[in-house]
Amino acid sequence: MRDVAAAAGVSLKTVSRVVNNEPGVTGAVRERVQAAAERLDYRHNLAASNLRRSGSRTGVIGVLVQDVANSYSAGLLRALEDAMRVHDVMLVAGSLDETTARERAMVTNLISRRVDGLVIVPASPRQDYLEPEIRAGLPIIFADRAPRGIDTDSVIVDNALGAYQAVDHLLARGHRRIAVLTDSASIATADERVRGARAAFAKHGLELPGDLLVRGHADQQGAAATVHRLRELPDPPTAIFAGRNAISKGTLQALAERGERESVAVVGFDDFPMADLLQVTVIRQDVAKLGALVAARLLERIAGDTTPPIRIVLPPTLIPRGSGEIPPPAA
Amino acid sequence: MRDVAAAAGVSLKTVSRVVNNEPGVTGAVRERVQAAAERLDYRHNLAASNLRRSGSRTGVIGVLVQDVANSYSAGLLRALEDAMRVHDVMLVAGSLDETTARERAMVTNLISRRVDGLVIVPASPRQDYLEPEIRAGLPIIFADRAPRGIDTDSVIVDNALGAYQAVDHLLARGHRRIAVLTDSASIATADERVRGARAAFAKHGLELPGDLLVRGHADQQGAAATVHRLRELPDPPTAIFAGRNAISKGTLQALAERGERESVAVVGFDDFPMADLLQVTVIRQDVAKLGALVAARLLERIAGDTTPPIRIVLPPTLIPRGSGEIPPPAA
DNA sequence: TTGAAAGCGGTACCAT
DNA sequence: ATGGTACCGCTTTCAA
Repeated sequence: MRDVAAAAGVSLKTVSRVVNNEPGVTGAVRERVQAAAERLDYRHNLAASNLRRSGSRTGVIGVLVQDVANSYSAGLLRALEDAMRVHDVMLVAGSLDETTARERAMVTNLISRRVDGLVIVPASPRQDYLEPEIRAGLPIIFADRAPRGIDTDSVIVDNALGAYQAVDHLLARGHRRIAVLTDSASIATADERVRGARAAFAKHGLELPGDLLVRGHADQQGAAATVHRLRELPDPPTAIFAGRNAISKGTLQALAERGERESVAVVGFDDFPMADLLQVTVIRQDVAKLGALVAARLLERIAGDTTPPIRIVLPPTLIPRGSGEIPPPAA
Repeated sequence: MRDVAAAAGVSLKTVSRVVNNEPGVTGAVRERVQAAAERLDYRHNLAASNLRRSGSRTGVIGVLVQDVANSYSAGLLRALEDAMRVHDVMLVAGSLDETTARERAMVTNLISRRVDGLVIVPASPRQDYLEPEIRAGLPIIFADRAPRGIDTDSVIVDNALGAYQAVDHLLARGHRRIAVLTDSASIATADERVRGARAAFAKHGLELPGDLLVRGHADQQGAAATVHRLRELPDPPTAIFAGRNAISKGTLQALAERGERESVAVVGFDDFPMADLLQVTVIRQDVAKLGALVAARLLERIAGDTTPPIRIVLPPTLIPRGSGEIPPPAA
């Protein structure tokens, strides 16, 4: 910038004015500066610029999701991007893979980068470590999962309700041997889904069969293995509630391998690509809406809103597509 | 930082040493400084830090893809993230949606943020506007699509070969009325795929039926509409080569609606989630490998490598899953 | 309308 | 082992 000033024969400040499109510069001078900048391949340095600027914003927010390659996370990312773009805010994204350490590390990193805000789909059991940041006024919104140990804005999905809907849907069609497959019990969301499933059984005066509740599925392969095992039981499940994206896929894979796609009912939590073509009944969370709400709240916070934290809970929807409407085999 | 220094009763420089884990500080002093930093909720400012640092790196790279919500883009993003994480580099990601303007805007923005490097899946027809940056030594790697009007590192997929494989696969099974559906002709990749398709016909001494080559599909719905239209022709296609992810989906959707999933052959370019369960034959690009190669090259460049640009071309693979092996109806 | 000087949060260099 | 001071690239404040 100094070079540009010298080349244009003006002061530093004038160049700064031109670069930032500030008033107070004659047309002629402005053009001379722009020409010099062009000639010297000058590139404005935003970091330095923000350093001195008063209520400076970096124009970047941090977004920590489970896995950017997962369709749900990717959809959330995209919704956030679209909402933030109109405000000229970019996203730095990170995949947590359900690891607490990574969440902590990335949050620390993002904070040292002075992001304008944080969107977190938490992987850690508690987030009280964020207390100082909140107090310092850093806008943080939790998405998809509620924060623990701290009071912050959050936009989440009613997991228990979704699971309730799914299992109730199956019970209403006569199923009793319903398997419930979820991910690691350390993930709060999984617990809520189990709770919802139990509630559905309770409503019908029944209980979730203990041998059919299997937790701790890390990936598609694990879920597939479980389905194979359960279907070999003397009294196998006639329906399966898959508590997550990847688990649904593993379930379908296993059933396809066994040639049981048409005979075993399946309802999955989370919609996923091609689920419609595969005729899979799912509990859909409206990611676009979730993202939009998160972005809106974040923008308000960034704009200076200091009202008490808000919790928004979105109801999921059951989308019947066939797999969840398969009746139990005639007794 | 000044406050921390005051609180700990040491100089600024000493605090700096402690924060950066530099040697030359006694254990006692170090602890005193850390305690003060903790107490004051001190947060290191990376932007300011990098300002003075010599060969400073920001630890951020920009990644511009088509659409972060698209499984292919998301997979690339994830592969890059994994490779860069071990070097403590974060990703700021953006979706271009095939718009030239957005590409330019985001590149400009990222440069003013002084990213350490750029990974671009170009949406613009030419990228010579990047010439000054390249000259200035900014590492830029093109992924998936070759750069135009500029000589830079690139890791791309052999699109013509993939299309050739797909169409040859169908021709070998007796199909002659093969529809070729691609996206906008302004996208170089699409052209190459058409070229590959023509080459396959040529090999068999045939020509691609002009009425069955349909370009310009923007999304799944458009592709579905085209399939419906083509199948209503007096001499409809017996096989379809879908030139992209979304087009494959639209094709499957339309065929499913028509109850023709079992009778019309389909080969798609790009693998996609659940394609295996849907038994769709595809031309697979190894995104993980692509991402790993891109990351490796980028890291070399960031480390100071100034050798001439490298072009890597990955061969895609045909994955037969059923849909591409459907024979034409007996004449 | 334009410029000079101070300072943002930190690091480099050289003393002490 | 620690501190002083210049300085990174730019904006702010205030004077010209």
